[in-house]
Amino acid sequence: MLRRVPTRPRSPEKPRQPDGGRGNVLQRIKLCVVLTFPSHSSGYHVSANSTAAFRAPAASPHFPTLEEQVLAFWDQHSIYEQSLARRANAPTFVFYEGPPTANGMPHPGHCLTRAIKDVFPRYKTMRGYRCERKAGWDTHGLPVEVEVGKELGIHSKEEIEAYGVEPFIQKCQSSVWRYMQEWQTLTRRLGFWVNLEEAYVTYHQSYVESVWWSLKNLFDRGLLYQGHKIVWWWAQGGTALSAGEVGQGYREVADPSVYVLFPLVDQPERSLVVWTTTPWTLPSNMYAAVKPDLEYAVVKDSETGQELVLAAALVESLAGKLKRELTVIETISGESLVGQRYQPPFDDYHSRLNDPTGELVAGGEESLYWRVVAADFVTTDSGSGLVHLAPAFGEIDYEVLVTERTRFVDGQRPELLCAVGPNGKFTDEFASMKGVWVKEADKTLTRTLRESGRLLHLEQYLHDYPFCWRADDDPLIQYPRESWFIRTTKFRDLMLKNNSKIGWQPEHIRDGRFGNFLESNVDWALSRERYWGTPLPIWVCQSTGRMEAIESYEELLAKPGVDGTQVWDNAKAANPELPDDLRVHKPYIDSVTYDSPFESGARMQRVSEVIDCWYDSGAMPFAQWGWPHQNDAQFQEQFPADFISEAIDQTRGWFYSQLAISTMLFGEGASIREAGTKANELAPSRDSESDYPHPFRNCIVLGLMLSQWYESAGKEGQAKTVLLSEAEADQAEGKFTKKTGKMSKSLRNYRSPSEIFDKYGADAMRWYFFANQAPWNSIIYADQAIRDSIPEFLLRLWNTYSFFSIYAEIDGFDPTSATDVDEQLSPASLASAPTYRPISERSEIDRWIHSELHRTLATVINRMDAFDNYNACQAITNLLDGLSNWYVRRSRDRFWAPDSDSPDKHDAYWTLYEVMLELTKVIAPFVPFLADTLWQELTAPFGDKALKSVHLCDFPKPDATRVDQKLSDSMRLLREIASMGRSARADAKLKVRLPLSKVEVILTDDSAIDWLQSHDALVREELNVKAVDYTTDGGDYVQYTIVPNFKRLGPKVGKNIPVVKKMLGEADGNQLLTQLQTAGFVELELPSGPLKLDGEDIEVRLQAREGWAAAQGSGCVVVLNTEVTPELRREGLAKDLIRGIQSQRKELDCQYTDRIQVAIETSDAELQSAIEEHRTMICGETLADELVIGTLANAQQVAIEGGELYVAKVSGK
RNA sequence: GGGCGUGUAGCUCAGUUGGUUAGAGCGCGUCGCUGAUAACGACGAGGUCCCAGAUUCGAGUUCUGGCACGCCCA
Repeated sequence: MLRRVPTRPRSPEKPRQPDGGRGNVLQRIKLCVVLTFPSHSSGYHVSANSTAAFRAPAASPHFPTLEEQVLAFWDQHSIYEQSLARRANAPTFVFYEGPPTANGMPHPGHCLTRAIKDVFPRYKTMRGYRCERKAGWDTHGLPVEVEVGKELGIHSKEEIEAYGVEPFIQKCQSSVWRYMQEWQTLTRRLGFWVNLEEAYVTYHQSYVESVWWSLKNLFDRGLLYQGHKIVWWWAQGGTALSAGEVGQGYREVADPSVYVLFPLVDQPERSLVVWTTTPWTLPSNMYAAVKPDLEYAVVKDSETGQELVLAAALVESLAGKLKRELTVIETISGESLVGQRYQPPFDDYHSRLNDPTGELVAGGEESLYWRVVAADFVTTDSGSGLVHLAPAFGEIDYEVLVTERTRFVDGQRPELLCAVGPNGKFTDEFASMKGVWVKEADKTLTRTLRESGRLLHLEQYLHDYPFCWRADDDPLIQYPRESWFIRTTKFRDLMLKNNSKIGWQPEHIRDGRFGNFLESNVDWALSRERYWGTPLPIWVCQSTGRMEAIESYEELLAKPGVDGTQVWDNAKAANPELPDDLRVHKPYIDSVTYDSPFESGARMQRVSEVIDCWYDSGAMPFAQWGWPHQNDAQFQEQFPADFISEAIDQTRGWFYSQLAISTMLFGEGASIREAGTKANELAPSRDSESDYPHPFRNCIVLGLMLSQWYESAGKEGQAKTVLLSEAEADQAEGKFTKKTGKMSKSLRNYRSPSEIFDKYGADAMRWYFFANQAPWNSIIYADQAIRDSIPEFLLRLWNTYSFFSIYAEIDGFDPTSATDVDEQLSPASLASAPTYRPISERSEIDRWIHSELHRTLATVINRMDAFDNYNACQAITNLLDGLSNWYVRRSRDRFWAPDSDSPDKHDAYWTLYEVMLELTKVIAPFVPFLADTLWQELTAPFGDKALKSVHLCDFPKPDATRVDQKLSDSMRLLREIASMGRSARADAKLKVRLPLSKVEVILTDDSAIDWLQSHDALVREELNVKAVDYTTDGGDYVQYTIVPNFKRLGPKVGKNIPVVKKMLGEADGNQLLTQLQTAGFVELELPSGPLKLDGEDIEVRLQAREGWAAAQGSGCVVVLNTEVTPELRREGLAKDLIRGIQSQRKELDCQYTDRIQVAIETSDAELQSAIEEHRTMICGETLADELVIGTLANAQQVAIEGGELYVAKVSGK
């Protein structure tokens, strides 16, 4: 369709004050007819006949469409690859990608992490570093198995085995890529530049072998060992459940709560009162725990005469339960109980083991079992203050056993007593109840205890207890499983040391959450009894039980008598599609056996476990390269990382796994090993001190992502209605309340990222993430919030460009007159244009915006180098505000000036052009799409001379010589004066259209007066006044008050500050000021002696006196002369009239060049004379051919102040 | 129960080493501009800086103790 340019040419005969007519402008105007695409298909109007260097863009661009064009452009010209190639020999900035798992849909949280992961590498690349960005995928683990299980409709391990491990893991392998397409789309659309083609994948053979190498390294150093881990166990299903699964299955049940008597061996009349809610664990009792610093009481049971020991604080409550008196006969400390032996509640282990003793490491002997131990976790919140410990069935209990074991010499340590089998039933160890399911044994057990006189009290107890999420009726039990551990506790101090050197954002992570986590480090439980994971590379001699670790498939194949590889070969032959990577996975790897080096004739077979997939991710710094088996150069160069970022939930995940593995393998930690083990030959030895931190130097820890939505009150029984924007909620029926909280798939309380991209674009989302809050705060992902960043930033910037191009088109500004430009159009090279004058020769406002630009550059670089995107963005926003709301606004007249060849006009263009170019480079890492669009627009006149993309440019460098701090300060003052003036007008109800004769500006000192005076045209125009006076002598208008400069005087005067303040406040401010101005100081008589204060010690404040139309700021008071003379009033009336006529023009749909006729019907003499007096101005401004007092036929009539207005288009023109 | 974090305007958030008028954006109100125009600008109202104590001449900021919310771990 054809239509007129919306960015219309100026009306040719419209004179403008104060410099009169601009008829000559007419000749320069091209009335171009433009062709527009239907809306949203493009951001541009295509000029049919324009030969100008710049074209005016559409007023209101559709950013998503522009972004798609930029994406296509990046692809077409391989911009990302070029950006890397340009830095081929540059120093590195190393980025590690924390691998996401592609078998789940990407969600908004990933947009944030990926945006942050993008902005710093882009920034650093522009700053001259080579930043490779290797993508990665986390592919192993239970979530994958669960996903596949769902698909197959199977749950338990038995079902998986029945289905077949081989087809199962094949399905896992392909399932991993299920949402690949979505991930790729999101990554691309967001503008996250990352090398997806060469991504590392945790199931790939090279990756697995790197992990194997590291595990062998640890194994050989004695750091990998087998032990027990107490897990939540589903006895019926024969499997352990992850924390997440357990969390799903809690519900409230009643369990028995029993108080049992443990008679002391040395004082049989005295019994410990021990409390438990799981009677079935009592046969496996090993210890009773007390808190050493707690007070315990020995009480006499009035009924039985027995002496009972329990926490003093709980005597009363127990007496209440027993409904009888307990007389305290002695109080003792918990400490004194420690070591006391008792008779366990059931005799089976006791009689079979014969109450053994063991030799202590510290010398001497002690009973292995059934004695009181000290434990800090004992409380008096409930129970008796004495806790029954059955380490087989509780994690805390088990830790006590581990500690106990360290007290005894090797070979004489207490064993784990466990009378329950993996099926949840009692074993031979507790023969009397063999085969009974433990949860059904409680009744029988308590009866037995009652019969033996050991049961003091029984009651029911309501609490939350976990059940299997797959089988509701099956309660879980805590149960010990054999497991492989990494001795990370040995590296605790080194990990802390390493951690202390990491640049955490926010800092509190170091000593807070992460530091605390390291402090309480426990050995890493590495193994998983599952199927789809990195197989634990340990082979066991079937005869001797001795083991060795393998670091690669090749090493395995080279073993003597190797057998079993045909299982893989057959599978591959049967199905050539199978990825070779599967051969290092279950079940194929399990079938590979070889001759034992430990005993002739024996065979070596792999242990059955796979490993925790967190280990996979933590091995990424070297495993992504397949190191050490290959790519040594890449690894050495790309280690450690300069920057990583993930959300806070990775504290115990990727942050820890990386730090732990790196600390153990590299640097100082590499030499640590158990006595009698092999040295670590493979790991590169790095200098211990200088190499911390590794494997990452800086880490931004992102906050949680929340959503905000509108929810209907929802009547009972009805589903809640969820709406995502305020507008929708306003329109909908019923009452909606605003909610902020976690994103929930079932509630659908957030928009999918693709919707956001389509509606507002990736830049809007990115800028919102970067510029609205420090990244570690929780970030609200809401439609409205993201949309807001468009007018706040993107559109503002666009409008500034739009302004520039409109004028550039009209004036034919052509930057290619700079013939010696470099490819980045750097400021220095623009100077080759004949019309480009040195900045120092340009007007104040040009120098000012340059100064602001370079101040901003310094800030942005400073902040970004500190990984502080938030404040960097704040600085950019400020600059844009200055550019758009001051520079452009105040320079309009210069762009509009009739002489298109005047140096001042050239200055204006070159200044705006240069600032736009530099600003475009600055925003490139943050909003890469808009930046590239602008870059291409701004550089279009240069064609191939300029770089194709802004992302190939260098980040601008601040030039200190262009920063004029004084000018920046003065301009701030000037803007404040203008603002004060407007405020005073508003207060006095004197609208800006009414000219005033004068304003007086009273300042505290005269330092800025000269400068201000030379710029008073600016103020005059802003405030529509005829004159501005500057003075420090406020006279009648102002009350001066003097306050101490606290920061300076505080340390000097100390306690006397209030006195000084009071004296200064009570003295006559005007007089003090005079004294200060004449003598250079003021003197106060303090009680402690005289005190001389100079100008620096005190601060002069101004207070406008009552009765003046005045407004005050921090350093100035602006007073209006409110006298309105008849002349001024008439000028005001004329301006009002112009405003009225212009509105009517708009009403009439006038083009800017349309001529009109105007008539005013009024009996107001003043208005009539105003019209006569300002006729020329009125007609000029409004393009009126005719202006009469009277009426006009066929014209709209509207009421104006003092009469009626008629406006009609002049036809035929 | 433990650890960590957060609490500042109606909303979303800034606030550097303690310094005396606590800021921004949005929203709201008033006004302006009408040659950046389905834009834009100005001005304004709006605060017990969660509470209580302590340190200090001075606390949104430091310390102690609460309260509320969130996350992680038990």
